[in-house]
Amino acid sequence: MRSPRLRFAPSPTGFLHVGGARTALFNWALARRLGGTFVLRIEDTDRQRSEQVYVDAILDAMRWLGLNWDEGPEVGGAHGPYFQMERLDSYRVAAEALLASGAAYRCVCPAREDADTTAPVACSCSVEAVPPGAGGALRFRTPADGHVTFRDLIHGAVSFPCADIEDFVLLKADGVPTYNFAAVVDDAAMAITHVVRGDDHLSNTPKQVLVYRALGHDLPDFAHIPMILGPDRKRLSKRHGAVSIQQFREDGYLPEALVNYLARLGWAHGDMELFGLDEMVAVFDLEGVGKAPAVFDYDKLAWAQASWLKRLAPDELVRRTVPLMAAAGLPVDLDDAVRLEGLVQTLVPRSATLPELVEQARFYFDVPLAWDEAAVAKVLIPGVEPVLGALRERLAVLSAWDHASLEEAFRGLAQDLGLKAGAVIQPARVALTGRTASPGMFEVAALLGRDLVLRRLDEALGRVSGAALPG
RNA sequence: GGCCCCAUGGUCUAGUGGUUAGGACAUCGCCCUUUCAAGGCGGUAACACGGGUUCGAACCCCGUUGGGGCUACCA
Repeated sequence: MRSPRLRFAPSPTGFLHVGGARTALFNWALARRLGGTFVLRIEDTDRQRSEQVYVDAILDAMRWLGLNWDEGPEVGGAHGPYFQMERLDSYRVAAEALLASGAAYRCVCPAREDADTTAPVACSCSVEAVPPGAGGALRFRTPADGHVTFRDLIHGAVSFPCADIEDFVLLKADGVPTYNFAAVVDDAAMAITHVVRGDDHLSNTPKQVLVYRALGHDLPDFAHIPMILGPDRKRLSKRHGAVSIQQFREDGYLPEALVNYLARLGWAHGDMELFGLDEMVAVFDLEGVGKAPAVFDYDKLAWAQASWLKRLAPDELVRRTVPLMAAAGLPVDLDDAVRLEGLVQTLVPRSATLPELVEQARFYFDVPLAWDEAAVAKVLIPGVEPVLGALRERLAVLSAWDHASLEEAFRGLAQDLGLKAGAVIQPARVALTGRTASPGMFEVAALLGRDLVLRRLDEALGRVSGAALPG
């Protein structure tokens, strides 16, 4: 039994998108589950569109998601190199073998420009031998009839009539291999045992099976996973919204949330919804993978994000948030971990993303409040001046500055004034946070500290009297 | 057009011949409540259609319809 080896083979023609990320995730998870090896290979044979920046972006996105590879770029391995453009010799050797055995032939027909042609290619080169050295492309000689049948771990037996498979190109005229050829040569050379990839490759597989056979290699197990579609049931693309991992990262999503959501797109394990990478590895299998394409749902992704925000330990959340707060210009006191964890926890249930949490954390720091003028105009009216004034007096002499004492002070004042608690709390909320919506007032006041609370109340009082001035 | 794949609520799905068809997101309502969230509870909502097979079909077979993919010297 060969040891399990799986691979993710992206082409660096763009950023890593959610579809590719999910394919990578499934390959990674299965490799880990089976105790096998996860290989990362860069398929850069499209010289026109491949770019180094994309290679870097893909590696970066993979690492951010937590999908580490055992062999591949930057880590090396016994089956390298892991860039196809550095493996040209191996394709040439394989090509010569196919040419020698008659499984392939040279073709000097002009390359087709469009893909709309309805008729299969009719290449006369296949009958008239092209002299060696004449250049041109190398085509595979597909059997005229019969079927190519192979077993797919997700779809079962799949069969294609050879008559519908054209004599596809193996090597382009410039000597660079095409996808269907390079992938086979590499997967065989890298001893890949399970080829897990998108459904869009199912129709390419018979061609690859033909090449495997012509080369005398054993077939790997194939598993074609369903594609990810947009709400309009068309292939998911930029016009549907954010699709690159990089974009989600910039938008403040947690890698855990993205991975979790992607895992549940096309795969299920009973009724479980929340999975960490380690939890997924423990139970991942191809049997849980469905066959039908899945529509990407941004709402459910948001839910996964919220769930993970709550799932992460407070100190971990602080660790990830502090850099963002510092970048936002907030005076973060790293020594006061208790306070940071406390304020972060009040914000978590009210934030969809990390940047949003940071934005909301602003009032907790000793920086000018971002006043919601509409809130000020509506709540900080002349009538509340005596209320806030009285509140200031009580808080100034409050013996203990904690949640319970503060609650007692607020409620006691309301009662003494014959008001409902909200009549004291709401003005205080606007005074202390600048807005009408915030975490619980007693927690806010406790976290703010007496000094800041009194100063903010003074500032609010100033605003109230200012508003009371005629004109 | 040809070939291939697919088909459970709006969305992601569980289900593998006998279930009141389960869960999650979204949605609606109620509760909680100092605001906003979060949370708790409850509701609406699905087996695409038509034939078979079977004592019995969401599950098996055929067809129809619908959707997706491939059909490049892209991957």
